[in-house]
Amino acid sequence: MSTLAKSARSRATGRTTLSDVARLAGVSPITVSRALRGERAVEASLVARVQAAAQELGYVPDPAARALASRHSAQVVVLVPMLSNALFVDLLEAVQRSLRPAGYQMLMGVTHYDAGEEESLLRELLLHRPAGLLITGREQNETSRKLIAQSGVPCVHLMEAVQDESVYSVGFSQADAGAEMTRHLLHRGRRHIVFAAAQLDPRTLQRLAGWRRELTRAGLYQATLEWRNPAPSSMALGAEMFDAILQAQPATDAIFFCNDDLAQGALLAALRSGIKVPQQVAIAGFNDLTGSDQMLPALTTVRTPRGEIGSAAAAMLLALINGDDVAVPRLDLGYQLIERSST
Amino acid sequence: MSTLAKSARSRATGRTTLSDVARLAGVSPITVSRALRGERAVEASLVARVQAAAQELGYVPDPAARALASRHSAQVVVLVPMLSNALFVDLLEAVQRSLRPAGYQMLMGVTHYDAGEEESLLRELLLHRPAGLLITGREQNETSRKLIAQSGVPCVHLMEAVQDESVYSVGFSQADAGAEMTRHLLHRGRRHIVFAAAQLDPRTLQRLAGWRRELTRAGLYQATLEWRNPAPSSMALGAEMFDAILQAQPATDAIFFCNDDLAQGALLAALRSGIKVPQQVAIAGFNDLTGSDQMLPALTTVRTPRGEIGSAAAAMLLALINGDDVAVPRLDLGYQLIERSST
DNA sequence: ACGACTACGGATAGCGCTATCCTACACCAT
DNA sequence: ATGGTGTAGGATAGCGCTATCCGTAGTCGT
Repeated sequence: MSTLAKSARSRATGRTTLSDVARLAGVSPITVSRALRGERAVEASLVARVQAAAQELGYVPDPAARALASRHSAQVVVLVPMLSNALFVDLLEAVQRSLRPAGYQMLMGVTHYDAGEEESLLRELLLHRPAGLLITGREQNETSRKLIAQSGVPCVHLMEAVQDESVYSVGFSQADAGAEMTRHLLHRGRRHIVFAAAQLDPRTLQRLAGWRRELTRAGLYQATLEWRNPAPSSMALGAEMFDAILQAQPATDAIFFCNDDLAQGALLAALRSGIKVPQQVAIAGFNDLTGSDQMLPALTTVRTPRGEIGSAAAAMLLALINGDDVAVPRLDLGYQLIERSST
Repeated sequence: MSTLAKSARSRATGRTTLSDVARLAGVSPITVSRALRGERAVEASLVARVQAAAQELGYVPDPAARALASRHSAQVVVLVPMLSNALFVDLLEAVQRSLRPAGYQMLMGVTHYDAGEEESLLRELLLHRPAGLLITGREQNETSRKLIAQSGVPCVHLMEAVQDESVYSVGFSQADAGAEMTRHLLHRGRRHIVFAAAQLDPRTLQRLAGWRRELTRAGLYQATLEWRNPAPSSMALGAEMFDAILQAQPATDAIFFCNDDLAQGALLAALRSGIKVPQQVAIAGFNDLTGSDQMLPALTTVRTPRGEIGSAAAAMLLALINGDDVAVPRLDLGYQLIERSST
């Protein structure tokens, strides 16, 4: 096919191609490609001419062709456990906000806290030859880990400070945060501190471990203080657990809920049944979700820097993609105890 | 390059290609392509042989190559205004759940209620040659509309029953829903009914229009009853607006908030200042978000079928993509008044 | 002065698929 | 027989880019 015919074709499909730009700029297509990507050295005057031509024609590269030729797309796979938890939505928002200006799209996958589903999502999404992987939590099975390793795609884990030094991660110590809240409750003179958990994902269990560590140290730990419920956390469940706990163990003087939505539900349940918080029982939550400061009484909680974690993880991933050195594979962004009136 | 060398190549890159399958099945690559896609007629015995070969080699087609050759990817662009509103997250979840089993990925874009940002997202995401478009709301400018039309990509609008018959939509009448809640408040004997709105997106304004229609009909409308705040809605803002409204207009006996998070914040503000709900002032919300049934008193609201809307819109889009006839371009899924104790 | 090296533009050959055209053959009606 | 029609497999030619190799000039060290 002649060059002229080719040009007609690309005009017909409504898409401007590299060759169109090349023709207008009077250079070869490969030079346009290099000039536009900043790849290799191209003489400054040529770069300017190419850019002008691209501008004039409104040229935008085709992602599919790019992905096929270069074996890498401009998409980043982001895996989260669940969308009904505001925590992960905040994370997504932050990630999205960092990735887009850098020219990357987000390919979202929801694992529903299920290792099998995570594996099938990975299998499916890795086909898109993503530039990078952002994964919340590490509940994967061995196969998932292998899939990631074999793919060679850079990967950053979120929300945990992963011990393994060969893994990039941005987060904080869930266990330390759980311990700190527990110390706070002990400081307030509480002696019968229940830990109420739902969902039971690894991060929740780490918080629980932190709580147990502190209670054990204080000589106050008993197995009966652990209330675990595998159901997804929600305000309704929090209310239910609150009632159940107080009925079963009336001596309880503090409940540390593994998530704010549970704690918010508990505060409302307390209001309904006229139980004084914090006088009779202190209530604490985790994550400082929207509305926790509005509750009556306002909820004591741990603020987790999820926005910052999302941004930092995206930045770290972009660095890995660009082949830049990432000095610290594990970034600990800490957390903050927010003391409000519920304790 | 010889066929043999080619095979070695594809084995080297770790990716099984069509040709590998074709070789094993003893047919040409194009036959494999057709057999696997169910495109055109391929003899049953060949299909079986091809499928067996594909299975054995673990062949999965490359989306980038497919998109490049066929000019259509298996991605669906989904545009939502904002992630901090649980409404849209529920929508995303439902859409995702319908799209994935059909083999489509979601490409999410967040417009932040901004027509300009919507336009730039469309421009960017349409480059991926999506199979379809799902768009929440219709705040786009003329350019966006043209981009969609010119792209030729099937498009379904969500959350509104769009009047325009040339546009596919799944939703309900926001105005009718606003009117129904207003009638409910009138029935309850309320005479000074404030409408408190935030964000002021088109759907909020339609609810407001419904409220105004009913109040006007009842001869109770006054401009001072409209409280508009362009800030994003949140529990904190709801509390703030509640206090401001009651201070400015102490005779207010009902407030219809345009969203549940505002109403939840108002209920908590009422608790804090000891204002009796619904005795002194009734409070109503919209959307029936999580926790509204947990509030004290439980919140009267309008349940919007966002899950169903997401699923139905995805189904409609898939039909459009497949070229099936879509009998009704506008699907009205209705809404449900949920009467609880706050009114 | 000479090879070695770097800088930079271009030609070539795919990336892994599918659209399109072509051909072979069976089957039917006239 | 003749031709028309339908069915099904294959060859060919890209989709719109980039990786890779090549070649020409200019630059540098010894």
